[in-house]
Amino acid sequence: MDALIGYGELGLGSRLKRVSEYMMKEIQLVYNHFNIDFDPYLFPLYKIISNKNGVTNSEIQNSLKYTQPAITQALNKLNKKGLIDLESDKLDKRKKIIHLSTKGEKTLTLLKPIWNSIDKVIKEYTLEHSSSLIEHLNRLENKLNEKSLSNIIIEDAKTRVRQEVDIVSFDNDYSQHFYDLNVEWLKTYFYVEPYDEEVLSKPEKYIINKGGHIFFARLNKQIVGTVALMPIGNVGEFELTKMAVAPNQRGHKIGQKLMQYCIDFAKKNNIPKLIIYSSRKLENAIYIYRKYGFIEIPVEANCPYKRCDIKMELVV
Amino acid sequence: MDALIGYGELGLGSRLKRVSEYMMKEIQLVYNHFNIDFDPYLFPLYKIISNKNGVTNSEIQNSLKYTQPAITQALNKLNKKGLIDLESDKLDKRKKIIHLSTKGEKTLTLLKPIWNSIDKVIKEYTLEHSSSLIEHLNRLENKLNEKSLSNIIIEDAKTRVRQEVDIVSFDNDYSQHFYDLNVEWLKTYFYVEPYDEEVLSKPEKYIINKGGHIFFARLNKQIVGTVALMPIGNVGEFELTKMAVAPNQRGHKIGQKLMQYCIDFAKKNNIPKLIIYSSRKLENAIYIYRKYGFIEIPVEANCPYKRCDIKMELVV
DNA sequence: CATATTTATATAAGTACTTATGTAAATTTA
DNA sequence: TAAATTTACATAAGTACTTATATAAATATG
Repeated sequence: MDALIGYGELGLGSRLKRVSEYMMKEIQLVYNHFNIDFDPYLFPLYKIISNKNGVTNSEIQNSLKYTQPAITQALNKLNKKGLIDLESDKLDKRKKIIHLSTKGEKTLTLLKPIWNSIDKVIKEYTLEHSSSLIEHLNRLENKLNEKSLSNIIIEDAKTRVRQEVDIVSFDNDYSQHFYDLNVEWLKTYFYVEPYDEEVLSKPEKYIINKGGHIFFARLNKQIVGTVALMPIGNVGEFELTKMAVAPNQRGHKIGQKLMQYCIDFAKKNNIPKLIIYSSRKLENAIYIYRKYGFIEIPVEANCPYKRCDIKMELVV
Repeated sequence: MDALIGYGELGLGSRLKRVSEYMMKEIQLVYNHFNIDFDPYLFPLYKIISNKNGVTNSEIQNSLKYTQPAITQALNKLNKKGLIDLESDKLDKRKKIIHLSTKGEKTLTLLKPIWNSIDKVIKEYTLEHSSSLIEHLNRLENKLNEKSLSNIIIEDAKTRVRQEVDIVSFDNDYSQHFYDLNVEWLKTYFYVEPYDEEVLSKPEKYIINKGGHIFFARLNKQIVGTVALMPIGNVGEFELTKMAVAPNQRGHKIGQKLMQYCIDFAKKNNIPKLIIYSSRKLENAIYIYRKYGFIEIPVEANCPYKRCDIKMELVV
């Protein structure tokens, strides 16, 4: 059936190519899954740029042993994606010095945990004794056929990110993130009402100063999610609201981590009841709320949000 | 220096690609060296076509697991090179049945010993114990850096071909080969004189029937070289002439094998002296003649060939 | 110091694939 | 048995490289 395997060492070149292409394609799926605009073939280049502080085309050439046009073209790609900045050398005007851009640094923090997962998973697949290269490739291809590399890497990356996420309290430095994360979310699922705009742009005034709390999920110093607890009508009760997770970090259960943090916070601070106003449209979210013990209760007539058609509570 | 090696399992995809590309390029050099119009990437396809008797595009797809356009394009390439014949299926007019052409079969006999050498050499490089795929690749790349794969394969293929070549006597079936091999050679180095044309097209009349001998070097049933012994003036003496080797088999020392055969033949048949008329232009040939014991003697005024400017003899 | 050579990067075109789509023949289904 | 679907192959365009060549700046050479 699989002719290449039958050709043994003679077909080694084609074999290596096939395995390589399979791996590259699977890793592309991983990047796609986490909404990271990156290509596997750019990895060696990107790693060099991020390791050294300012590097030139020809230095990369020497490290990677690709041809010069290959490097130039890959750099063009990175530039198009906005991941690098090119600045021409003051002393030698032929040279262009390459740095990661701000976006590039940001992307790097997204890539790092994924790279760790790739390394770990591929080690699991390939750290094995064998008596010839072909034998090794046979075993590897068998394993790859059993279960897709991408799914396993994705699973690993998710738990890795989950572990690396920590929760921090409100700080004025983070207020822009609070706005951005929530507005992004609102724009995707509903639209931004004038009242949202007002509250989100002045969280200190509308939430903190009224006795509320805002928490942020942080991954490698990057803010990737947020949630707020706002005191409401009945004394002691809080509304759990303004929860949002960055699009390229969804799927890492960061929302659930924020939720758990709020519940723990409520227990510690003797908050008797948490309330959530939501929309039935958000099935996945409702599912999570129930999972954490929230139960549905009737929505009052004068619900604070137009988009709200469900109210839930958790007796802490 | 070599960044990819430093990345370990994380750079495995790029690593595999690099090794694959290196091997393909080296194997291309081997084909080029033997003047075989063939590309390494065509190997899996070609092997399938030559193994099965009549195969279709989609059957190849299933065996190789490339995409259909990849197969179609590779088949077009083989067709352009004249290595395959396409014939449309009588029962299912959508199908095209693929066979090796006559030229394709001929090329296959040239390829087979090379494939054997590739298999052997790559086995030598890769049949080795190691505890991970990366370790295998590190060792392989170290070895590849030490000495080029292509040269080793070429050396192995040469001795392989030499061993597989046998010498056979004249047969009328081979007279066309006698003509083709010699004319090709003459056209390359000199030009075909009318007398050459006459003798080469009627070897039986001009050589065999005059008490001469013609020998052929045969590789896998394919005639790849020839030489003649013609009786000349002094009784018992023979001229060693009409030696030619197929262009894509040069470098295998087939000429030397023919030479040795002639000398052995002379000894066995009590031929006292062999004469060679040649041209100083053919330095390599002269070198070989000396190596086999021929010594230079004065050229007579009425030399039989215009191109002749050196005469050599071997006292058997 | 002008000229030749080398170095750093860019551009162009070719290659061996890919994905997306087209077309014609065969097969299934209504 | 006509219409819909599937199969077999072809064509087009894109991609990540390659080789070949161009261009401009820096350096070596006479």
